[in-house]
Order: sequence, then structure tokens, then C-alpha cells
Amino acid sequence: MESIGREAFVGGKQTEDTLKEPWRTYLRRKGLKTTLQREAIVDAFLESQGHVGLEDLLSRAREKNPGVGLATVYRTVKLLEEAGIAASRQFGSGQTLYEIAVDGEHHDHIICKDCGYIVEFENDEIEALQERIAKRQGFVIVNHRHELFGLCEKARGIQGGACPAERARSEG
Amino acid sequence: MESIGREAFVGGKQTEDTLKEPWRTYLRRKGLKTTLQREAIVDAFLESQGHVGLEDLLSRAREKNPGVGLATVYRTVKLLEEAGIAASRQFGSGQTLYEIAVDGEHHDHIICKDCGYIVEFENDEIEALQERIAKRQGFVIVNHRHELFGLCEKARGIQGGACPAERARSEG
DNA sequence: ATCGATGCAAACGATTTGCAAACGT
DNA sequence: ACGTTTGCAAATCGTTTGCATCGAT
Repeated sequence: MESIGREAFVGGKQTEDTLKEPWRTYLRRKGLKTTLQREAIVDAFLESQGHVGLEDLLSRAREKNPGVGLATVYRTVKLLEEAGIAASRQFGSGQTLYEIAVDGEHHDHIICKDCGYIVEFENDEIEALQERIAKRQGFVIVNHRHELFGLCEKARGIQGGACPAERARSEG
Repeated sequence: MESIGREAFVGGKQTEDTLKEPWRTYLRRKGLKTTLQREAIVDAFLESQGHVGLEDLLSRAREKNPGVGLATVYRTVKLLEEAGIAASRQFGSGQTLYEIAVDGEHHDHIICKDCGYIVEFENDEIEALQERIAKRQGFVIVNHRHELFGLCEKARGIQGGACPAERARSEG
């Protein structure tokens, strides 16, 4: 059973409310406080789509609360990660990107070297093979990273070839 | 056909000489100069095993030529990469590590989160699946990255469980 | 003699941290 | 009131670059 091509911009409006609860719960459990800036950052993050950089997230958060600082974005995103709400990804850019973590789900990425667009994929066969390989080496896998870097149709100059990035951006 | 468990420290003494030629060729082809410091860095690199950080490589190179500077290591390693002699890897550490690139071969990694030891693997089935997945998305893969993070037997406290890192280090 | 290569230190971009002030509980 | 959280600026870390000098061809 493989599910291929679940694209990056699927999430939609539900996640915002759906994940606000776990966040509140996490704060309470850890004895942390609900501040105006954390709310702004978390809301901005939950409204975001795909993979967000922190400078980017900062400006989105500032639309809600002009006072937030970059340091707080870094600090808050780290909390979101600990809470299992955000997942961090390091692509080649040298910058860490964050995306909404959908419960225990995992997915990997195909990244266009030309336009930077990211498509997600998930493949049980590969996951199973990974497990087998690791086991033979005496390892137990905790997590993994699997990224395919390539060129999309548009980037290869195929006429009519769609660059998914454009379609997606115009929906933003 | 899968080849699993080709461990990190295989290369051995041959590569040093074997790869010195391509390097010389590359320099000549590009009209670059053979300098004392480049020789020191390249020799140190070719003698290295597994994955080397550049600070590390600097000290090894300085054993051969105390005058080399860090900037030159960065510059030279970039040349080695362009020449196809070195391959760069970004693991979670925030630091770029380099390893000797064996011709067109590709391999992926299993990294122990505890001891940091790296085992290499290669699996044609996975490679094939990747191609299929990418193709369906309209992508052509240029390169990829596949890393499994886990715990080795030693790290999991299995009695008698070997940590490959120790065996390997004692052979250095 | 040319033009590339070097070392150093300054510049860099991403991320972190120290600290006094501000805020949630 | 208390302890947390914040913003800011300074500090870090890995990496790059400007520049005057040095060295290979």
C-alpha cells in the first residue's frame, strides 16, 4: 500500500483548530504560559502551508502582533517541535524549515532543484526495506530522512509541463 | 540485488594513490596550480577514513604543513568536490562532513544517535522505488539523501552488543 | 612577469543567549 | 508578588570573502 503524491499544500483550514488543543494541553502540562506573542506565532504557524522558514513565520506573526521578535519565534517553534506539532526539516538551503506535523505520520520529500518546490511522498515498501536494513546492522531506527532532489517538468523545459509551485502559490 | 552493510571504513590504502591522479588531472584541466598547502590538504583527506569535518581535516593537514589555513581547507575541499573526489554530507550536527567519493557510487547512511557511528548501506530496491515515485510526480532525480537515525546495539544496552565505532577506531 | 593561491581577519547568515524590563498566573 | 517570557543586542558557530602578499608557472 503506497500513497504517492500527497502534495505539500493539502492541510487546509481544519488543522488550525485541531492542533490548537494539543498546544494548550502541552503548555499546561509543562507549566508554561500563554502569551500574546506565542499565540500570534502559533496561529501564524498553524495557518501556514507547506514548509515555512522562521523569518517568514516572523512576518506572518507580526501581522497579528507587530511586537514579536525573532528570538521568540525560534523559542516558540522549538516548543512546537517538542509538543509534536511542528516538524523541522533541513534542506540544502542552510535554513531550517518547519511544517505542521500530522500526528504520527511521516513523509519524505521530492525537491525541485530549480524552482525549490517540494512534493511529499510516502512509501511503505521503502519504510519496510529501511527497517530490514537497519535491523541487519543491529540498529533500531528512531527516525529518518529521505529526500530526492531533482527537476520538475517545467524545470526541464517540457512544454505544458506544470510547475506545481505556481499553481500552489496562486492559491495562497 | 542488494548490498548491505558495506561499512564505513573499507577504502584502505589504495585510494590515496588511486585518487591522486584524478586530482592532478582536474587541476591541469582547470588550469589550477599545485601548491604545497593543497597537497597537504588533499593528502590528509585521502588518508582520512569515513566522514571528516573541516576543522579535523585542518589539523591533519597541519601535521604535514603547519602553515595551512582554514580558509584554504574550505576552498580546497570545494575543489575536491567539484572534481568528484569528495562528497559532502550534512547530518544533524550543523557541520558539513566530507568523505571520499568512490567513482560514481552512491550510498546512504545509518547514523547512531548515541555514539554517532555511521554505517553505510546501498539498496537497489529502494533506489528503484525512488525513481518510480519521482517519475510519477514528473520529476527526474538528480541526487538524493537517505539517512536512518537510530540506536546501535551498544547504545541500547544489549550485553555484548558491539558498537562498530570502537572496533573501527582502534584500527585507525 | 603573470595570475592564481594563500592567510588573516572581517563579513556573513542562521541560530542562541544574557539580561533587564514586561507580563501571565 | 512570583517566576516566566520577552525583545534587544551581543555572542556563537560554521562558512565565505576582501585584500595585500606570496608562489607556481
